Amino acid sequence: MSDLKLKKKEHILDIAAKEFADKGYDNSNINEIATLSGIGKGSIYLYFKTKKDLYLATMEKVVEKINESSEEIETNDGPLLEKLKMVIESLFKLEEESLPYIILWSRYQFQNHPDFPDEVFPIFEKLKQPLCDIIEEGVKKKIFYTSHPTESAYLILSMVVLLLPSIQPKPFLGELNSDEKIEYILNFIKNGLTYCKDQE
Amino acid sequence: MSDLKLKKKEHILDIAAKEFADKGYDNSNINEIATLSGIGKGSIYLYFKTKKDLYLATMEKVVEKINESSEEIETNDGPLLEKLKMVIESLFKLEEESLPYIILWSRYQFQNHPDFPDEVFPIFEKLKQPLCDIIEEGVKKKIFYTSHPTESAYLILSMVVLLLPSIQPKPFLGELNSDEKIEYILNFIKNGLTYCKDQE
Amino acid sequence: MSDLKLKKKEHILDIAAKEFADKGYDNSNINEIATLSGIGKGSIYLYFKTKKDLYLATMEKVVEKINESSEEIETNDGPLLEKLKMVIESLFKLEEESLPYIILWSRYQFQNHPDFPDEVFPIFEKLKQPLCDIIEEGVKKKIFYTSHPTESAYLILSMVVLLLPSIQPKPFLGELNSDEKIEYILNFIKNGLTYCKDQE
Amino acid sequence: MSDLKLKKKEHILDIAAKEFADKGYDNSNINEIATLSGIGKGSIYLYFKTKKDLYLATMEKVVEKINESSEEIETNDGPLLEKLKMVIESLFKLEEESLPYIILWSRYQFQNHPDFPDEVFPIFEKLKQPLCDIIEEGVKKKIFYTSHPTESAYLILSMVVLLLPSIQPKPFLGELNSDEKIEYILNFIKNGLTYCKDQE
DNA sequence: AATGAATGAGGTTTCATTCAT
DNA sequence: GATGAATGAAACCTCATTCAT
Repeated sequence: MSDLKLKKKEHILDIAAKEFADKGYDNSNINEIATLSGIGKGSIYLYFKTKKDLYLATMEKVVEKINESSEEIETNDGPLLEKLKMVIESLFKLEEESLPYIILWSRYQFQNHPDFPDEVFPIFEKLKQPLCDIIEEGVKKKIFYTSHPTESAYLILSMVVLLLPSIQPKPFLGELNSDEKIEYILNFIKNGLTYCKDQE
Repeated sequence: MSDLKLKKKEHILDIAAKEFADKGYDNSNINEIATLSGIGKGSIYLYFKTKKDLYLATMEKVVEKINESSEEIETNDGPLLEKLKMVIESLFKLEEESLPYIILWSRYQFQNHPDFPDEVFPIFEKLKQPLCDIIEEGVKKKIFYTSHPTESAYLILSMVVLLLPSIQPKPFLGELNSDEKIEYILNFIKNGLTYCKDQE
Repeated sequence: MSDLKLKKKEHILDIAAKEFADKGYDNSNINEIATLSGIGKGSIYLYFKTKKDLYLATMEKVVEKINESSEEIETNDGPLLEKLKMVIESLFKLEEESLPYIILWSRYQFQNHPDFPDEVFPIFEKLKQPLCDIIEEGVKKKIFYTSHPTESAYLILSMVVLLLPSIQPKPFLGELNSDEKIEYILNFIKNGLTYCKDQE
Repeated sequence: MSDLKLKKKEHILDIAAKEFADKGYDNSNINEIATLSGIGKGSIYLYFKTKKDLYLATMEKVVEKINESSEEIETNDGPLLEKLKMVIESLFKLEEESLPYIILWSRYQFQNHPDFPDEVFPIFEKLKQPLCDIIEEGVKKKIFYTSHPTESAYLILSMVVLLLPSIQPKPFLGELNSDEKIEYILNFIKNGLTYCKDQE
């Protein structure tokens, strides 16, 4: 595929991601995606065989984007809490740049019945989970304490996602800025995971 | 509306809730809901003006169910950690009895763009959040420590929901039984919220 | 299925048969078939799952119609040439009553690549071929002579079909009326099949 | 048009004929014809104004091919039955060399509603019918007897076409080789057309 | 000259909703 | 009251044709 074609494909993907993130798969409309992409209805099909294919391609890109943003963390060798902070920050940063993709991801994470699970699950198996590694390492090094590191990592991830500004449409959450949120999450985690005896 | 009619309406709602929970709004089919309800397709419209109306009615029932299950907790006067445990247990219990409703609720909680937000948000404003009260009380009594009680309550709620057996289709979580999960969540919360000084 | 529904289904089939016979499968239009049937586009799908299904149903009816028309012949016990005449006459008669069906049949017979061969071949296996029986009997009784009775039957059938008034749109054929044609075919067959030694 | 261009045009025609013969007009695809022809999709339109034009051009070539193959017969002066045999043989031979064209021709002959009849009928008016001449001559010379020479010629032609190996997809016909078929047809014709009095 | 990316008309099919029975 | 046959808007997708390069 030529460079130009690849660029257009990416452009369509970005538009489609936004549509899917906004309205979900069923309520998104190929015709509208085409129009918003600045191309004709039929042209979508030059790049993606079906609407479902287009959707799955956006899902691939979700994984790609998130994996990219965790790359830096893996190679870093600082203290664990620092790495933890980087994970959270990278997600907040990613949100600013690639909102639709992170929305799609959160939908996948927290929607018990994703569209096309048979095709989507394998895609998400390639998703890197740096949090797991960090927490497992922390447990080994006796910096963290948790009887179920994987579950803890999943919960922490959820927390972060739930506090991403765009993911909380509920009137229910207070107005903290990003830094305050990151601080808050880190504190919650630190307490939740670190050794701590005296209670109530 | 006669008693019989009310009963039928509730029956339809239960069937519809299951369909909506299984397949989502768009992929649910009025005809199928009618058939499963044991009535004719046209008869649905004697009880609900449109499919959307039916959907909103199930959402109302979601709130109703969850509020019912928290009623007991509010009137209880035991220690706060006990009440916390009750909240979690009541959700696990509700899941067993009213799975579709709790699935619908979790979808609403974690899907940033619910179907018909304009109508759905007001419905969920009536949702009681006993967790908030408990945590706020705990903070006042200096049993819990958190700078943002509302956020904390929301996060804890999320944790619980995310660990409900039917809500986690991901292969990613370990195999804990309900009691172990409740225990685990409580520990995480206790650590995350209670006074705790020495770290790393 | 209720009686009324069956009647409507037959009505749609008749309209569809005419369309398919006139334009072929691809150029026929569900919307138009519906309109001509006096019903809405979507209503076709109450009776037939897909356009292909509708087509196959017309093919079934083709076989049905032709088999009906040969029933009388099978039970008849007259002389073989009389039976031969009946076969031909029944086809000419069928043409008057059920033109589209006989056109569809001729399309199938002489179109080497029918639409949906995998489904259509089995349907036509149920087609009765009284000609074969008649000719085979004639060969046994030494009334007819042919080294290949099946091929001969097929050829005779083809002749008949090709001389059906509606099957010859070619300007190329002379203008004979039906009786003359039947007479002519019979003569051709008699000569072609019966014992005859002296030639050229 | 340059020589090279003419050659390419013929090449495209051959490919198109194969496609049209295999799949019919509607199911053939300009893009595929182009690819198989080794040229770009758009280039087809340098040679043929529309898909319909391409189709009509293949039909012209059908007539051309068949006329070519009958040329030899016309100029030959042997006995009539010899000429008759040549007609049949030439068709069997043509089939081996130009299968798609002969398939297209048989479709035209036996499909009462060809695509684009208004344009196709005039094309086929140029088709030479040596059989007609032969039979008319035979009738005059009292070698053949038939009250309707044109019809007879048409029927004989049909027989031949129906027995062409590639034209009979029906499981219904026995397995004769080409020579046996030719022999069989000739016998049928001889009997069907020659003087013969005593019957049944 | 040759290409193939782009287009959009047109076709099939689904399904919420209506309404005559 | 209860029904389900009927409807038609709306969505996906194909493919002949155009046209800028």
